[in-house]
Amino acid sequence: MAVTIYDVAREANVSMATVSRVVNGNQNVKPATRKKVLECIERLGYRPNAVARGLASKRTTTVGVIVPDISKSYYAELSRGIADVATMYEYNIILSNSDKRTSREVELLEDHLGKQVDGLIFMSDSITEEIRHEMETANVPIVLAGTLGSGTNLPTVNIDHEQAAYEAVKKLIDNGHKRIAYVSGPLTRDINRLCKKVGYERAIKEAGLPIIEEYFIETDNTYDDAYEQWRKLSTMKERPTAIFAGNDEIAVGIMNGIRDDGFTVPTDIELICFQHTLLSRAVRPQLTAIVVPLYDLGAVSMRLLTKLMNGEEVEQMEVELPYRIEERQSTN
Amino acid sequence: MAVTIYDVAREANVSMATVSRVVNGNQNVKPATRKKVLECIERLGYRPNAVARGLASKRTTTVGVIVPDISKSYYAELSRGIADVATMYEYNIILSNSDKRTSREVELLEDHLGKQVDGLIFMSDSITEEIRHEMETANVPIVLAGTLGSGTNLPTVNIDHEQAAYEAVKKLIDNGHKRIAYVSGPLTRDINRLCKKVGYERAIKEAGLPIIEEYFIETDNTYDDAYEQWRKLSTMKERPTAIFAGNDEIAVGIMNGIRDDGFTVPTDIELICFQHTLLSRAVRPQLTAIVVPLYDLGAVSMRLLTKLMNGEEVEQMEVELPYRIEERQSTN
DNA sequence: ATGAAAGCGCTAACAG
DNA sequence: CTGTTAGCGCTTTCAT
Repeated sequence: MAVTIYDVAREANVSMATVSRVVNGNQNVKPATRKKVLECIERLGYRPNAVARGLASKRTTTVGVIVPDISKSYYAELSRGIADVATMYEYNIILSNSDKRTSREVELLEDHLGKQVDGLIFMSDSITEEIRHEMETANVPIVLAGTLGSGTNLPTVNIDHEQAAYEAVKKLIDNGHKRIAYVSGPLTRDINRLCKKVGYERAIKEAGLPIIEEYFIETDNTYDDAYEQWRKLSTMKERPTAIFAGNDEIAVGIMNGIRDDGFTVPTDIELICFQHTLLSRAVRPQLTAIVVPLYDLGAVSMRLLTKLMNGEEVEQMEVELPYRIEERQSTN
Repeated sequence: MAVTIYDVAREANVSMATVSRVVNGNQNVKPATRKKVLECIERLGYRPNAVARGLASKRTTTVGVIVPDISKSYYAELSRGIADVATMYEYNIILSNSDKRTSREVELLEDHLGKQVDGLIFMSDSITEEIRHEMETANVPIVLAGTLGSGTNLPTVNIDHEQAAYEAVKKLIDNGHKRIAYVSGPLTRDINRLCKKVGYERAIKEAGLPIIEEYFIETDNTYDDAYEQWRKLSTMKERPTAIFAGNDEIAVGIMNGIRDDGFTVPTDIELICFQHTLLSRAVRPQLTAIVVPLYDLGAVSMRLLTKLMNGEEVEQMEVELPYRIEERQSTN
């Protein structure tokens, strides 16, 4: 049996209340008493039981993080931001992978809530009706990190993907391109359908260029699929001269396809993408990219959550972080 | 106030013991009663409080995972393996980053233990005396994942890095190379000092070649540093003709250095490395690499932990997973 | 098959 | 400044 607060109290000849006070840093303890108690704690190797504490205080100092897939560098980076701020505010994190399956997301929400997390950070492609409903039953704050709230009025931290996509494509247009393809991730994802694609089309239209259906390519977001999909573009009579890619993994797949066909980037084809990983900088030529502040997205989300958990007034429930476009070697 | 087991009991006209039984799937409940209880649970929206349950049962169905840095794809991949098996056995995961700082590791161990995790998976560079001591105070099983036990007799899941390094270098030797450099991560890490370097030297010696001090380059394990360090190699009169890199991020840094200097891989210089990320396959030429089964390392660790937590007899406390060398384009 | 009752280890009034 | 006393919500004997 582990040593309990009661053992310490007995050993130190004080009540458990006093022990509790010194453990919790309550000032109402005579220094001498504190010292005595601390000694006993040390001697007995007492380690407060957070579960009992959680039950008694109704705070677990634990927050849930539901993420599509932690093995994806995008979410891993974001999670690190969350974790660092969590540590700063003395919260632990329960981390679960949803694979973006709604049924799993619901399960996890239920699960985390059952574990009495003090708050929750949620990441996904989109908030389905079911999820939204589930979230309403929660009695703790939930913030969406890098995730579209779409209609929910949930607190959110994100960047303006639509505008970022617009600017990226605009840049290609300014470089004189007329035939610009967009190689996207799955359109089932709100972020691709509602943001990146819309930004792309806005830039194209604004420049008075036609929206060409064939210039839109959907991939499953993997390097390998992107590499394959390049075929579609390469065999067109009116081959695009510039490509906007949904992320750098796609961009690298495309770029390798381009080069394996004997073309050169950026001479023959210019390339720009969203940067989610080291890939953008590690490949040659390095990719001109929209740098997404993943770590900050996580950190700010967690910071927002701490405020919400503390019942602090929060002015901005929808935080929009800045991004920047870093010009490298895949554009002129 | 949330609805409790007592509310359900009252509503269903049974005792809380009975409600507890149906919630926990105990068979000693008349089907009719079970049905009635289930209805009330549904109607009231009852959600069992895992904290109270944990306190009463002394099992939290939560395991701790202490990882150096989740944003590193190496650990992210491993963690995903852990998480999937954890889900399978209905455990949640508390995930914390240690940045490999011993003081932080001790803190986290203490912290997780306080949260009453049922078990712990630990990853780091090496187990210091302090950590080992801390681990001894734990009353739950701890397994080391992808981490050298070095003398502790803790359960461990890993690959034979020494042998893998040996085979990689051997391959270079078989390809006729006499001047083979080893570009390593920090030697402060057991895995580099005690495994990879030793394997490298074993292969060199076995081939009757001299161990040349200059051919050993230490980096901080980042792409950027590796890129810089290439200078040291490039300016040597007896420039190496083959390089063994501690991981693919290093390898890519080196490779880009090589190419920016106008040399060609593998024609001028052959390259082989440990594969930790997608990088190996995404760069051109693709890197010949020792494929480390990161996901499996995590999955098997967690599986082992479940056995330990169940008090099952475990025959092998030190599991060694197979690896393979995948020949790609950076070697002939 | 079901209920009563005693904790699990701690916090949080409330007294003094 | 310190002690007493209720719980927190659930599991778990032990009876019945």
